[in-house]
Order: sequence, then C-alpha cells, then structure tokens
Amino acid sequence: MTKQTKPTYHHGDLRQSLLSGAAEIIRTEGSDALSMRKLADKVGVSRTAPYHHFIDKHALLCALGEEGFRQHLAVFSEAGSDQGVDLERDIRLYVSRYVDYATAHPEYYDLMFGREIWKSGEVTDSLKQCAGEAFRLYKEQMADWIIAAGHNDDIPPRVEQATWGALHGISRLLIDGIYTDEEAKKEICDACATMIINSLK
Amino acid sequence: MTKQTKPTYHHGDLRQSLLSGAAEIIRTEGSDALSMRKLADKVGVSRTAPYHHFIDKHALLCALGEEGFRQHLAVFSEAGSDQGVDLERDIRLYVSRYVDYATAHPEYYDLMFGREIWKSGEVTDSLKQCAGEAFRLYKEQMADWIIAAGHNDDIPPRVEQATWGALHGISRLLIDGIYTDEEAKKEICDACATMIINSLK
DNA sequence: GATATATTTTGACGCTGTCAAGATCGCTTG
DNA sequence: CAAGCGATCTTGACAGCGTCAAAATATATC
Repeated sequence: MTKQTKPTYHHGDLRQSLLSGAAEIIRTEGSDALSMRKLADKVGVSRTAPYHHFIDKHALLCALGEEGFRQHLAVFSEAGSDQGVDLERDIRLYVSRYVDYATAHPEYYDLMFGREIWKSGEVTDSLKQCAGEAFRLYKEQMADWIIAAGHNDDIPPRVEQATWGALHGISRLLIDGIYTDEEAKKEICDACATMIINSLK
Repeated sequence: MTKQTKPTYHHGDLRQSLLSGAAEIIRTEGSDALSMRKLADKVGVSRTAPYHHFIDKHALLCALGEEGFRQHLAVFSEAGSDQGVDLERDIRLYVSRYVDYATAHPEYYDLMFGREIWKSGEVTDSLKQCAGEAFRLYKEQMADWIIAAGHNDDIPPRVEQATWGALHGISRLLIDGIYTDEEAKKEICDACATMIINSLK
C-alpha cells in the first residue's frame, strides 16, 4: 500500500516482497529450504528477477540478518525501562534476554552471526555496521554496569569481548543442538550471569 | 599398508583414502570446496563409490569431525605434564590452548561443533560420543581446578557449561571473522581466563 | 568351479546459483 | 504526443551438486 522506498515498477515492491517471502520460508521450513528459485516462485516472479535487487543469495541473507539485528536491539531497548534497581538482577535479566532471543529465533541468530555469513569477510558493509552497533551498545551497557558496581580498578581489557563471547557461545551451543537439555538453559544462563557479575568486582 | 579395519577389496582402503582426501581438500581449499564428486574424482573413483562407505555426505563430515576431536584431545593430553604448579597459570594456558586450536584449525572446529553438523540432531552417534567425552574431560578438568582453588561452597551448577560456552563463543567469534582484531586474541583469552578463575573463588 | 556378497560403475533425476541476451515497462525529454 | 532510455523482468542456458537405481565386476566362501 504505502511505498516508502523506491517503488519497483513491474511488481510493486519486489525487494520488500522478497525479504518477507524469504523470512516466511525460513520461519516455516528452516533456512536450508530457502533457495532463490523457490523464493522467486513464491513471490510470483521469474528465477532471475531477484538478482536485480540483491546481487546474489548472500546479499539477501545479509539483508535478513539486518532484520535480525533490529529485533535483537528491540529486545533490549524495550527492556531498558525496568533497569537500574538491582544490578545483579539486571544482569541476570540481560543474559536471559540475550539467550532467549537466540533460542527463540535460531535461524535469525544464525543470519546475524553465522559462519556462513561472516567467513572470509564476505559480509555486507551494511550488516557489518549493524553488528558493530550492537556490540557498541553492549559495551555501553557493560560500562554502566561497571559504574553501578562501584569503584573498580583492575577490570582487564577486552572483558566486553570475553563476556559477549560467553553469551554468544552459550547461545550457539543451545541453538546448534549441542546443549540439548532444555531445562538446563536457565541454570546455564544463571551461571553465565554470575560470571559476568564476578567480573565487575 | 597395515589394514587394521575391514580391508576394502577393490581400492585398497577407500574409506581411509576418502577421509584423508577430504581432509586435504578442506585444508587447501576450505570446506565449501568439498563435494562428494570432486572427492571421488580426487581419490580416483566414480561419483557414487563413496556412498558404500558413508551413507551420505553428512556422515563423512561427521567422521572428519571425529578426527578433529582426536586432535583436540591431543592438545590437552600433551599439555597435561606442565600442569599443577600454578593454578592461575594453568587456566590461562588452558584457555589459550583451546582457542589456539580452534583458530589454527577453523574448518575442523566447525566440523566438530558447527551448526551444519549438529542442527536438528543429525549428528552421528559416533561424533556425539566424541563430543560427550570431550565435555566430560573438561568437567573433570574444572573439578580439579575447583579442588586446587581450595574449599569452596557456592559454585553454581552448570558452571562447566557456562565456562565452556565462553571458550566456545570466543573461538567462534574469532574463527567466523566477527572478531577480526588478531592482536586482541591474547587479551580476550586472558579476560576469559580471569572470568573462569573468578568463578572458582 | 558355482554361488553369494561386497564393491564399484554408469545413467539418470531434480535441484541449485547465476550469467547472457532479449523483452517489456514507465518515466523523461524533445 | 512520440522517441528514447534506463530500470525491471523473462527466457534459455550452463555447470555444478547430492544421491538413487540398476547393472557390472571383483573377491570370499563353499
């Protein structure tokens, strides 16, 4: 209805249709089931039409990854309101939210951080920027926590990378099916949160 | 020369040849470049011959993953000798060794722990067992550390999963090209080690 | 030496990503 | 309003993929 972006002439807004069509295929059939041809077919267009909007499949996947980052950001910006009362509680909540997003949307998490997307620097500049922004926000969050934790001298450099590594690793082990004990998730998140809390004091 | 497993009749030991051929392709061209057809060709056999030794490509990848686990185990069993003097030093060393193996053999690490292999429980029983064994050993290692750290009451459950998550996450972020600053690796490992050390006291 | 079994090959199918060339549409300009 | 032009889309084609089915071959067993 409303065409906010460049109108595409023949189809209406093919680029957008492709993105939402792809999202639906991934949601319902998993990202293995996503092929350019099937997608084109679903949207009602010829096999090669998508290539006028995404230079290749990888570029389309990156664009989907960007949507993942937007959802990911939303999780924490909505959550910002109930922060600040109890530091320890805030951190535990943050960890849960991070891991919960990843496990609730594994396909998207994979598009955001998967090897497929990032290996050998094939990632889109645009997606790289999203990831950079996400990490920047996490660093700010940690800085706030450090302040809230009171005076502290000997926090090692790169704690942000290490703690994010923990969040990421736990998420991956869960969504990739290496940690299969669903009931353990809560405890693992709690143990991770404890680690982060211990890093601040 | 020595055929310890079932001898294969026509080729000599096709199964073994396939594994080492695949390993070479992956080492030299990356795992994207590995296809069953190319592998068969390299080994000098028809396209479908490999299917009598591995039910499908996935099974072959799992078998390669097992080799990765053997290498991975070797890293820590060789390292066992110089342990026990200084706990903190031991842990820092362990973390470095873990991450160093992953970054030195990213393709193998991916075969051991990658989503491609594990998702939706498609993994071979045999590989699952290797992974289970590796985690069991890590748990033992942590138990030793906890003892060495002296009396301790309130270590949360699932610390092993959380700390391994950190090792895994940092490794993945490095090998997938999300953390690109190679110089930061040492500092990140150090920060991770500090986290683990803090978890013990 | 015959039979059974393990191993390998040939042929085929449907799928994939994407390139090249041509057709069509809709806006811009004379 | 017609001409032209660039953006958009289609058709056709290519090489590659995993893997199934059936036939051929080699080895082991009796």
